[in-house]
Amino acid sequence: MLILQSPLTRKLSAFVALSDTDLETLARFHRRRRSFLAGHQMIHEGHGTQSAFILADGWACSYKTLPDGERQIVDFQVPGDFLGLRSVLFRTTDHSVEAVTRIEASEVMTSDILDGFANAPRLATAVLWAASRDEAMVVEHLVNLGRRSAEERMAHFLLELGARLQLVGIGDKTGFACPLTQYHLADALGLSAVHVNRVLRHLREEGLVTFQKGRVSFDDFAGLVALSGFDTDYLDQDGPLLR
Amino acid sequence: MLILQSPLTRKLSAFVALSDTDLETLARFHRRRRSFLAGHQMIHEGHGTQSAFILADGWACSYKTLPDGERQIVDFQVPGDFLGLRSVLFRTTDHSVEAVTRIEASEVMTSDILDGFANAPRLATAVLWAASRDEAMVVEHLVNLGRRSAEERMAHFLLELGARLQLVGIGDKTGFACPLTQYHLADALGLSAVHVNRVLRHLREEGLVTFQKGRVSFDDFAGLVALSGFDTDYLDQDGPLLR
DNA sequence: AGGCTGGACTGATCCAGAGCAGCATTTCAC
DNA sequence: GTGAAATGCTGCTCTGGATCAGTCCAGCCT
Repeated sequence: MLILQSPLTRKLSAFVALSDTDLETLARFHRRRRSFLAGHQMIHEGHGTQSAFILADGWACSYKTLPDGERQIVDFQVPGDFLGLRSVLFRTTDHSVEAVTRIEASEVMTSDILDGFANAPRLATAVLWAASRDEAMVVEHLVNLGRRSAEERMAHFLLELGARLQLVGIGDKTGFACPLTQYHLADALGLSAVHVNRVLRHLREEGLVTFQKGRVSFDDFAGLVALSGFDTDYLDQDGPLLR
Repeated sequence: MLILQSPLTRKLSAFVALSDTDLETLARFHRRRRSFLAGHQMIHEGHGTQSAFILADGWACSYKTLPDGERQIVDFQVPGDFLGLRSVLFRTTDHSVEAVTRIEASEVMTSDILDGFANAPRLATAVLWAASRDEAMVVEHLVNLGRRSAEERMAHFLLELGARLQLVGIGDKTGFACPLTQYHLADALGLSAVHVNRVLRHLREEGLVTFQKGRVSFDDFAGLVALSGFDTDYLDQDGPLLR
């Protein structure tokens, strides 16, 4: 065992059996450790970057800003997730990333990634798989915004977060610690903060979920799944076919 | 000149200078020509597939279906676009694809793609670039649903379609031929068909766009851009950095 | 020619969710 | 410890867009 298992290693290992070479290469991605204060804007929309980050601890969110100042959060990143992987391969980013809490992350340079992929092809497919999973999540968020009511949206969102966190060993069936404010939820779900509050209260009163004091508790997991039509298929896709 | 320039070639060439080898490999992708009737479901959510398609003529749409039967259209595909590229690399698809009109397409097998990428690396990056652009469009649709009003959404959507079609030589600044029904628009924009109709009428009365008889005419292009906050950045990103 | 179908269009009604304004509580800076 | 921000919570009003329940028109088929 080279290093203490990182959340990313844990996540990838759940889907692809990584060889020792893969694990060593992955460990090399974790050399430059950096930390950021809560609220720090890590990636700027429209700017070019030469590095991506692997989130080790803390939460971030990626979002786009509209001319009128409003923002739409596209996704949250939790430990084990990549930040700005796509912006490394392309010259400019189409979205920004901001630290929600204080963050510990590993900075990975473009060259590290390309070299790493060259000598650890299995790792490359694993990372591609993770990227594809992120994309599937964005599509699911699109469906969420387009076709579900505020309560269904919220339920679906919390269940998805729960499933993602469980994979990296944070939280379990009963719930998880969650540093998001109701403003974050509003920006992600396309609702007003006031309405988020009401929806949360209603779900709590119905005995479905409780989101208070930085903790989400699933009071009636099956009920939530039924309400939101949550289906983990898009999260649990089989690993890549690519040899 | 090997073959008549396909829409895909045209699109990729606008961003990456393709070599003769690239062009030959690309031409080999076009060997199996197939056609489908309007309304045919080409890719089924949850099923595995061993082939993708390159759209040569006609329109398609990719969508997800909810338990209650409603659907959310994620994106439309126009000539030059790939269908199901991701489902080739991964075992199952998370969405379905349906032909909107009668379609002419080239079927590409997984092996063709992988072999092709191996001996034409520049082509590989070009295709990756196209895939990344598709992803950026999905993100933009997310913002559209989450933060824009019905009219802004419609304006933004029509402008995006116009820009995409222009790139493959269909339509120009003044407008384009569009086979979509108002039901398609409703399913894509998260609105009811009735409301789509009202929004279109209003935009027409304001002298902004006219969508009638299968044709979209931009009556006041600048006005539409201003209304929707349309910014082509996410469509015009520079080509890939990957060598 | 008559009947049928699919899409465009309209008006009336209803409700989910926005916006605003105000208050309570916690957290933090100094 | 005290004032100032954040953050959470609530009641009220108002509106954007959904839903229902149709009409109208242009191809189709037979």
